[in-house]
Order: sequence, then C-alpha cells, then structure tokens
Amino acid sequence: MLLHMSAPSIRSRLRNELTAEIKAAARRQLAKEGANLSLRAVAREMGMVSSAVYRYFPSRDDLLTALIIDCYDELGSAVENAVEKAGEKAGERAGERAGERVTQGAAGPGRVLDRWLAFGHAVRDWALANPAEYALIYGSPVPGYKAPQDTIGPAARPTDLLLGLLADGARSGELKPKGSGGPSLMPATVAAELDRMRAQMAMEFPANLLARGVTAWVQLFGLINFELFGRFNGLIEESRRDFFDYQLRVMAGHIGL
Amino acid sequence: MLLHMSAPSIRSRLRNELTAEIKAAARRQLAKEGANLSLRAVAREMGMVSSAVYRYFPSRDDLLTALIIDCYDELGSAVENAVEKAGEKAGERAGERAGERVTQGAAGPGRVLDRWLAFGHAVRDWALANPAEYALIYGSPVPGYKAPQDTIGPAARPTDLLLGLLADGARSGELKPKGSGGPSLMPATVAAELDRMRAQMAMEFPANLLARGVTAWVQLFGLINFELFGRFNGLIEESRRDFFDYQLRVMAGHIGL
DNA sequence: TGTACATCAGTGAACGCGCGTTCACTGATGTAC
DNA sequence: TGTACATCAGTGAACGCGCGTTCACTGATGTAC
Repeated sequence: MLLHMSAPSIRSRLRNELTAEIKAAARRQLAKEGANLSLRAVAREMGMVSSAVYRYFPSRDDLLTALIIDCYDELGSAVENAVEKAGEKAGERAGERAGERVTQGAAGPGRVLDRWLAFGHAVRDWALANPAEYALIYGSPVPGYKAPQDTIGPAARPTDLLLGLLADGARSGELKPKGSGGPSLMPATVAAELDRMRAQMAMEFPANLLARGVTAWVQLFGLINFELFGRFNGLIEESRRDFFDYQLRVMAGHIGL
Repeated sequence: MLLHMSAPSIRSRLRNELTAEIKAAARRQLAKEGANLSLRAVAREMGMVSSAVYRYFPSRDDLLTALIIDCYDELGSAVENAVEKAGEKAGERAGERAGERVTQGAAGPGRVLDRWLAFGHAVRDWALANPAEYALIYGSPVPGYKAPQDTIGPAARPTDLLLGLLADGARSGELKPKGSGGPSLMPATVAAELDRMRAQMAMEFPANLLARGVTAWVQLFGLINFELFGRFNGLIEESRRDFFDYQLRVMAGHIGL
C-alpha cells in the first residue's frame, strides 16, 4: 500500500518545485519588463543556463501561457474565496437573527450586495498586489501571442461567478428589475444577442438585467484599469480605495441591488 | 514681401513630409508588432538605412513620444469635432423651433445628451479604426518607457471636453442632480478629494455630480477596452455598436442626463 | 548671375548587445532483473 | 541486495537573427558675397 502511494521520487518532486520556481522568476521578470518575457532573463535569474529552461517548458510562449493560466486561476480563486467568505458572514448574521444557522457555501444566501462588494475588492486587491500580472491578462494583448484554448476556462471564472451572483440576487428578490418607466432603451438587436447568451447559460433573469450585469462588470474592470494605468493620477490620489468602494455601491444601486 | 514669406525651401518641405511619412510607417509597424516599436523595421519599410531615421528623431523613444502625442491629438480632434457638430445640429433644431438661430460652437446649447453620445461614438470609432494606436495610449503602459510632460496636455483633451460638457449640462439644467433620497454613499475622503479637484478646475457642479462624470468616463473607456481587447468575444458579437450606444444611453440616464 | 562655403540628408560599416532555440555532452537519479 | 541499463536535468557552445546607436563619408541643397 504505502509502497504504491509512497513519496513521489525526489526527481519529480524537484521537477515540480523548479517548474514553480521558474514561473515565479518569470513573474518577477514580468514586473520589470512587461509582457516582453525573456527566457534568457528568467534563466539568468534562476542561475541556470538558458537551454535548461527547455527541460521545463517547450518554448517561451508555453511559459507565457502557463503564467497566464496561473494568473487567471489565482485571481479566480481569490475572488471565489472572498465572495464565499462574504456570503458566509452574511449568512451567519441572517442565521443569528432568525435563531438558526444557514450554510450554503458560495451559492448561499448571503446578502448579494455584500458579495458584490467582496467580489470587486478582491479583484482590485489582487490587481494592486500583482499589477504586472493584471496587465498581462487584462491589458493590451501581447503582440505576437495568440492565447490557446486552455486559457479560456480559467479566464471565465470571475465572470461566471459574477453572473451566478446576479442570478442569486434575481432569485432571492434582492436584485430588483427596476421597472423602466418609459420605453426600454434596449435595441432589438442587443436584446436578441443577450437573450441568446442567456439561453446558452441557462440564466434566469431577463436581458434587461443581464445588460446591467455587463455594465457593472465593465465598470469594475474599467475602474481598476484606470487606477492601475495611471488615469486617476492627479485626480484621485489618497482616497482610491474609498472611491472604488463608493463606485461599487453606486453601481450596485444602478443595477438594482 | 513675397521673398520673405516665400515658399519654404524644398529641403524643409521634404523634411516635413518625410517626418510625417516616418510616423506613418511607425504606426503601421505598431499595428503589426504592438508597442515594441523597432526603429530598424520602420527604416526598412521606408526603404531607408536605419541610421537615416536619426536625422528626424533623436532616438526610438522620441519617435514613440511623437506617435503618442499625435494619437492623443488625433483622438482629441475627432472627439471635439464630433461633439461640436452634434451641438450645432441640436442648436439648429432648437433654433428652428424657436424661430431663430443659435450658434455658440462647442460650448453651445446643443442637447447635452446628443453631445455625450457623439463624444462616446467618436472615441469608439477612432479606437476601432486605430486599434494599435488606441492600445498604445490607453492600454498597458510600455515597459521601459516613461511618458514625458508633452503628452499630458494632449492626453487631457477628451477628459476636459467631457467635463465641459457636464458643466454645460449642469448650467442649463439638462443634467439633473438626481436627489439621492437616502443618505449619500460618498465617503468624506472621496468628497474632499473631488472638491479639491473641482476647485482646481473652477467647475460649477457638486462633487456628487463630478463623481458620476467619472463613472461615465470610466464606463465609456471600459466598454471600448473590453470590446477591443476581446472580452466581448462570444458574448456580444453582431450588435456591438448598438450595445455601445445602449450603454451610453443607460449611463446618461444614470448620471441624470 | 556666379562662385565659395556651410548646412544638411542619406549611406554603409561597425559596435556591442540580447534574443529563442538546437545539439552533443556529462553526470546524477530511477528502474528492471 | 547488487548490478546494468534507461531516463532525465543541466551544461556550454553555437547558429542566426534583430536591435539601438555611433561615426566618418559623400553628394546634394541652401546662403552670403
């Protein structure tokens, strides 16, 4: 038994560790030089000869792809954890009030507003802690590089989570449709496309609300882009976190949360 | 007389033309290779030897700076023209109705909503026509490059125009403060910073409204970023222009326009 | 108007550098008997 | 348990390339008298 499951060979353990170390060195390079990742610079930082890196990644682009996937996954996990925690806290509060405990995990009944705020701050916190990585995945596309299929799953994690969050809100009634008094502004073409997308995802709320979800999504990443890429320099300096939080709340109100 | 003002020498005329041609070639390179502009590639495309470019630009970074300034100015002009035209049209309509003509140019009395829409579409149209250039000025910062002072003036043109537009709206009453029934969400820190900024610009509307201006500004560029950098792929495909227009109108409603 | 000199644009070679990738090699780790 | 062979990680040299920038040069354009 123990023999079969026994410790992985020293070689394969080292391999995993070194693979991780190379990626870490590459990310440090990323911070210094932007997306123009240089294999040789990575090798240099590791104290290796450049050809040695080829034992771990078949080419520079594969290393870049691995980094991108890692970053998407890291951001995805950070956001999912933050949202889940916010949901639990809100769940506990609700439970205490009702005299019983409710635990339902990520899709649970926490106040949707709290989870939206947690979502936003988690993205921002990760981006501020990893600006080069954020630029890599949300900045301008890397010139010669074409993202392979493997990246699209991890890339979708935050978006999926956000959509799930809105669906929860719509189901629980926390997210109000905000009856548009006048005639809807939405052109038929847009409604058709959003409906198609909604059907594809088996979503439960109307196109109108989905569009507002997109608004919030765009706003969130737009805010982080502007903050990170220097558009707020000289405008908002000291109260950036407060400003971001404020904008998140305004957006929440805007989408009917 | 004519002698003093006479045609510029053939040499200086050629110099101007070639300077423009080099910049044009550089922008074509930009489209192919992203922000990693190569002087040698530019020279090659011009059929020149690489050292010849140094007669026109003292270094690669100076060429890049010239491009950035050109792009900001191009976008600025495009947006200003579009907004002015929208203002005139709206002014004419108003004039016809009132039986008289009103002409006041860019700061004129055109419906602010029309000018906001013109503003947004002008930015988007330019970005779609010049994606590499848009990425250069609004994408992730170029690794080694530090933008010099000369770029900040041109960079501010769209923002200034937008603020002017909002100020017009506030003055004319088209832009309603949207009385926030409950207590304001804005933290004191944010209000303080926005007030400081507003005072600096001699703006005439309250921090509350200025914050919404920022929201609209972020949303507009966030939408274009997402569209250009591929975030809408598979979500909104055929109705992108309509979607953008719809989002502009929703934003207008949101900020009280 | 014509000549002498100064200015300038473009050439071609060179410097020194970094890059991604290949390849034959050495020596250590793992595996089968 | 010990030996023979296979696998693998890392080395060092090399290939061929592109880069930004400098420099002495040639020949054309502009200017002063």
